[in-house]
Amino acid sequence: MTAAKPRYQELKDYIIEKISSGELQPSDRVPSENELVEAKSVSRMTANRALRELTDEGYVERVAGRGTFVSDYRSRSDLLELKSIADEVAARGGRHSSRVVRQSLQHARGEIAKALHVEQGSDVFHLLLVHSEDGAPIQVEDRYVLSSFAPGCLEQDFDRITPSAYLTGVAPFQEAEQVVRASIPNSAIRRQLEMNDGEACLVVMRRTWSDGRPVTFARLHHPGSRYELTGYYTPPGTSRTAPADVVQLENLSQ
Amino acid sequence: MTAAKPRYQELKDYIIEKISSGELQPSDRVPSENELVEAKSVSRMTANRALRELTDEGYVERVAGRGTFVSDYRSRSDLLELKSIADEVAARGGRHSSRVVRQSLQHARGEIAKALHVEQGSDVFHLLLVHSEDGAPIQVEDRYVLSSFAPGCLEQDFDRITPSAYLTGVAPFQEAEQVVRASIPNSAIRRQLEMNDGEACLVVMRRTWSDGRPVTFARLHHPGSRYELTGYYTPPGTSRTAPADVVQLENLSQ
DNA sequence: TCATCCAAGTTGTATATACAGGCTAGACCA
DNA sequence: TGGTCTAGCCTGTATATACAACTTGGATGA
Repeated sequence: MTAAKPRYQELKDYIIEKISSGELQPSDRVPSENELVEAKSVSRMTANRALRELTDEGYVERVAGRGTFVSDYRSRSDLLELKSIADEVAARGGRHSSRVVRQSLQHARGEIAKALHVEQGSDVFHLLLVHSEDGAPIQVEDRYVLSSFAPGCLEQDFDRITPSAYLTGVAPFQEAEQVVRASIPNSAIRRQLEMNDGEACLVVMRRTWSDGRPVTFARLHHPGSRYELTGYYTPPGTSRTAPADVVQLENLSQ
Repeated sequence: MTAAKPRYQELKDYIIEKISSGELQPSDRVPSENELVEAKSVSRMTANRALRELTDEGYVERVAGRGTFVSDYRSRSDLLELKSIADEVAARGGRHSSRVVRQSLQHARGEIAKALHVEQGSDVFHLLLVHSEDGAPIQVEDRYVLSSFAPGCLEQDFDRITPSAYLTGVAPFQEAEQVVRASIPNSAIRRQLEMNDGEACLVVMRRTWSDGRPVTFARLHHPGSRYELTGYYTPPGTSRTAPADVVQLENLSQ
């Protein structure tokens, strides 16, 4: 059952566990190679490989002569990173707030049941929230959650913690699909987002997997005039250095 | 000047060169670790590291007992991969066609000059194309190209080869920024895309860098009802196995 | 002829060792 | 006091060696 893990992988898991449990905070010092050699009875090359791969994967940063340190989560991947809307707003220096419109148990209808791989009519949690930045609504989050995945979903205070943050806490997600499209939203969403007539809406549909099954599905509606998705891409094998001067492309939209 | 490269990096460059020059085609066999040991006078561990990193970066695939093989480019990254619209259409089994609306040299106005890092009024190429899938317009490509980057831009027949494919041939791009937003397009674009009133438009603004400078900037307009961007995400350190059953999320849009 | 087995080549991992170079705290000296 | 220097720790790389597991083709035998 338990596939024999390579020792470098055990070491990686050991460090990742310390990071994701919060025992090691960003910029904290990670055990050095030699410390791992003593503590875990491995050779230095094995410890080196573990730490080197964690570096490639963005978990830690290494400085020759000083040591290895937990990297700041925010600096990881800017590309389609599935960060919560709250972090996104905070990163811009804005003030995030959210309002819960609906938080209920309901029967999964056709499309939702299909997306979550449950029988028609099964119980799923339904969350509907409006997120705002400095008071202006910026996202309507229409989310369905597998009830068996997060049984405490109805008791959560989602004014305080975003569903995304809560769900990530229940279990780390492993895979996500995302579809982005533009549409003209219906009047309910239009009203929630305080949108003008003739304004378009950027819709992100996101389904998240954990432990091999889909656990949550969300439609995220954003007002076209106040929201955009940014991405940054480098082909495999090239350095990840961002261009020194990144012009704000937003100014270029017509 | 020439920073002393690590030997594993020299090996990687050596293999990458063989791949990008076409000497090694997808699914071709790459020299084994032991062959590299002999040919390049390195230790097997060094050859192993080079090939292992090329695996992580998607260049090659390795099978214990068989060997190392150049991986098929198309299987690399499905996430925000900057594939050309023609490939995208072809992958769906559709028939791609395009019509050149404008192909001219013109003076860079404010925003364009800023995006391409050139003086106001400098000459840049301007391309305007309409791409169609099975006869239905699916993208308006409004592109500006640094004239010094691709001097032959006006002579190209862009009905035959897409600007994206042509430019990639001139020099491989190295970095790209991309901003996605929803908007209601102006009437000209509306007409080109044969869009209904009240239909939204997904706009991708993409700036591509080569050799440290921006070389082309494009606005790609897509009709909201006929186009979507898909993405797939796995956090660092987890396997890249796609969920076995990927429901078409498109059906879920409202 | 057909099935089986095995040797050789390949990748995957692990270890011990070595040297180079970066960084820092504390010793040392003027 | 203030500057300099160095010992010690750290990462980065490179090598030689070893064993395990997988794959394939050819030898072997029924």
